[in-house]
Amino acid sequence: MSTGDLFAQDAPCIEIAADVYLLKQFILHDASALITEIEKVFQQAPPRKMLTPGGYSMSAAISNCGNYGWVTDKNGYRYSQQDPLTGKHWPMMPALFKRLASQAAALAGFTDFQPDACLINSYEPGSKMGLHQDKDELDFNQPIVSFSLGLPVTFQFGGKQRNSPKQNIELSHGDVIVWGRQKRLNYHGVLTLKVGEHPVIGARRINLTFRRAR
DNA sequence: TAGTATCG
DNA sequence: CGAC
Ligand SMILES: [Fe+2]
Repeated sequence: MSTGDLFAQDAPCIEIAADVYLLKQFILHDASALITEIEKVFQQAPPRKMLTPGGYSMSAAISNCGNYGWVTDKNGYRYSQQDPLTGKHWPMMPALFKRLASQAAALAGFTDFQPDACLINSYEPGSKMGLHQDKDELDFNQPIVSFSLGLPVTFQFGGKQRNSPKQNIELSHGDVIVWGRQKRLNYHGVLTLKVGEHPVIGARRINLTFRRAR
């Protein structure tokens, strides 16, 4: 190996705001392995568009792995151990996911992060995710760790209220963003995914969100 | 309200 | 488009 090679453990962890950390290309070298694992999860728990409590369809297609999966339907948002489509448990969280998510959290100063939930959001051009808070978990001392794969997107990170000022952050294939502590409940979302073709995963973006649900 | 309609 |  040459010293010029960039490995995940060498990726810089930039604090883009208090308690918000960007690890540019942190998972770049693991992207192909991650995608292989994602496709295996999809075979057991195919991505599907879920309904919001208001009855509208989300534009991102959802799957999950781990002990708990985030779901939404007419009854609300919650974590469930079962896939509502099959009634079976969500697929196991791959060890690679846990290891990389915990490593990223540690670089952001969150020691011993052990995610029990991995939400997999699949976006196609035209898909978006409106501003929302991640607040269905029990322990808000635990951070949120988000992996980006595929097409780039503008991530918006706002404040405690929906109308608070927002920061725009471009997230690309291989990037990781981590937030917590005073920002744990801040609003965030992504703008509409633009048309494009990614050489590794085609015309889509896949986001992995790691959380400690319980 | 993890969406949508509407405005600029 | 993106803000509201
Ligand atoms: Fe979120």
